[in-house]
Amino acid sequence: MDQIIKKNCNGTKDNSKCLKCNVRLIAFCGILEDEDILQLESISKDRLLLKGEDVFSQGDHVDTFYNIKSGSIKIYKLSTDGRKQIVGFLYPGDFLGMSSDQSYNYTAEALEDTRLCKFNKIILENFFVKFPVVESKILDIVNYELSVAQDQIFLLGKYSAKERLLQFFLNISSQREKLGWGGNPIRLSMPRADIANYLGLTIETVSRTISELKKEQLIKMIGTHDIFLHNKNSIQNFLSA
Amino acid sequence: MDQIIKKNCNGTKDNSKCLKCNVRLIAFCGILEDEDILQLESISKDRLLLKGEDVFSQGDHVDTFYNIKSGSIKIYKLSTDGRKQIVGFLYPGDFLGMSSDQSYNYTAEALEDTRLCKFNKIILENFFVKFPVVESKILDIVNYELSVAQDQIFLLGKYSAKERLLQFFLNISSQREKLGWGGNPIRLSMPRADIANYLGLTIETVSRTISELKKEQLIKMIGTHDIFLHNKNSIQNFLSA
DNA sequence: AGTATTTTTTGATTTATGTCAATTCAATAT
DNA sequence: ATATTGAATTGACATAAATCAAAAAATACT
Repeated sequence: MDQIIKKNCNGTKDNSKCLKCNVRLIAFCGILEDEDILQLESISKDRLLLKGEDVFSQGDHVDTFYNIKSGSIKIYKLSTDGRKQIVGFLYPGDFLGMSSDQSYNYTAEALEDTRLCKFNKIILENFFVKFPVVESKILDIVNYELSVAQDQIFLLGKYSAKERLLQFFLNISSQREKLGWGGNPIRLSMPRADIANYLGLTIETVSRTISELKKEQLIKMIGTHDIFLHNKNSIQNFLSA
Repeated sequence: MDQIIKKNCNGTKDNSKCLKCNVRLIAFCGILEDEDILQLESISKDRLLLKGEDVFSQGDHVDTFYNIKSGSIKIYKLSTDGRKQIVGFLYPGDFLGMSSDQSYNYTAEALEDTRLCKFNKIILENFFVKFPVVESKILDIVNYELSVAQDQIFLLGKYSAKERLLQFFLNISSQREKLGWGGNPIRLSMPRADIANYLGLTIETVSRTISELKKEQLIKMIGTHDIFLHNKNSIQNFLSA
C-alpha cells in the first residue's frame, strides 16, 4: 500500500506541482499539509482536454476521479428518449467523477481547453484509509454540491426567466470571487444554448431576457460572453423582492 | 472516547433495538455487524414527531443527525421573500441532517406521525474515527442523494406536467419496493399542495393532470391518497417516448 | 480581406400552465 | 348522523415562455 503510494513519488519541495498549484486551497487536497500532499501528488496524473471533449460519459464504468486545475466543464444527463439536461457547470478547484453507482451518472464535457488532475478511484480510496481527513473533506464537498443542486431545484421550481438569469450571473460572480478572480465583470464560458438548457429555458427566452436586463441597466454586455453587473446589491434585492 | 461510546451501552443481543430494527438493512447502520451496531445503539436516542412538527429548521445550528424509522418527511427551502420549494420527500431508512455548513440548509417537517433515531453530530463524527466504514457509507448515501437531486433538476427542466406526475408515482413505487412494501398501489402521504410544490406545478394542474391520467386508464385512484398504477411498463415507456 | 457558417437577436404567434372563481368531496368535530 | 372545515376538483380566462420564422451579428474558413 505504502509502496503503491510512494512508487513514483518524485516530488520534492522544489519540483512539486501540488505545492505551487493555484487551486490547492479551494480543492479537496487543500486539507493536506505540505508533507502529505507530496504523497497525493505521487498518485495523481495530469490530463489536458480540448474544448468539446468529454472527460467521461454517462454510463461509463467509474474508475477515475478528477480535479479541475483550469478551464470549465459542463455536466449533463441524457434521458432514454434523447433529451438532455445540463445539471451543473464546474470550475477550477471542483472535484468530479464520484458516483453512488458503478457508473458515472452524467457526462462531463469541456467548455474550453481544460487541465485536469486525475486519480485512480481504487488508489484514491486506499489513500483515504491512510488520510481519513481527505474522505471527510470530500464528504463536505459532496454535501455542498447537494445544497447547490437543491438551490437549482428552487430556481427551476420558483423563479421567473429574469430571476433565473440574474441568479445565474450572481453564482458565476461568487464562483469567480472564490477563485480570487474579479467578481465583476463575469465571463460566460458556455454558449447561450447551454445557459438556456441549464436554466430550463429556450435560447430565445435567454436572449430576450438578457436584452431586457440591458435596457433596465442591470447589466452591460462586453461582447457576447462577458457581462458587467451594474449593481450586485440591487440585483440581489431584485431576487429577494 | 471509548467511554463516551460505551457509557450507556446497555444493549445486549436480547433487548437491542438496532438488532431487530426493520430499516437497518437499508439505512447507513446496515453496514455494521451485530457486535458493532450495539456500540452505535448506545449513542442513539429515539424521537417521535407528530404530523406537522419540524425535525429542524433551515438556519438552525447543526447538532443532530437523524435516521427515519417510520413515517415520512418533507424537506423544503425558504427564500428571503417567503417563497417555499420542497426539495425532497424522505422515507424510512433515510438519513438527514448533514450539511456542508454550520446550519441546516432546509427545514424538515413530518408529513405524518414519524419515528426517528437521532445522533449527536460530534459523537457520531467521533464514531466515524473508530468505524471509518460508516463514514464511507454516508458518503455513498450523500452521493445517491445528489444523483436524486440531479434527476429532479432534469424533471423540472425538461418534463411536462404529465411526465412529472408519472415519474413521481414511479419514484414512490420504487421507494416502497426498496422498503419491501408493495410497489403497487402507492400511498401519497402528502397533500396535493406538496406534490404540486415539489413538481414545480400548481395544485390545479396536479389535480387536472391526475384526472387525465385516470381517463387514460394509466392510474386508478383509491380514495384521494392511494393510487394503483395500471401498467408500470407502459408508464415507463410513456416517460421515454 | 471576403465568404460561409454558426450563433445570437428580434418578431409574430401558439400553447401549456398559471390564476381566479366556484363547486364537490372528505375529514373532523359536535 | 349532521354540521363544519379544509382539501380536491373543475371551469373560464390570462399569461409567461415556447415555437416558428427571419434577420443580424459573430466566428471560422479559404
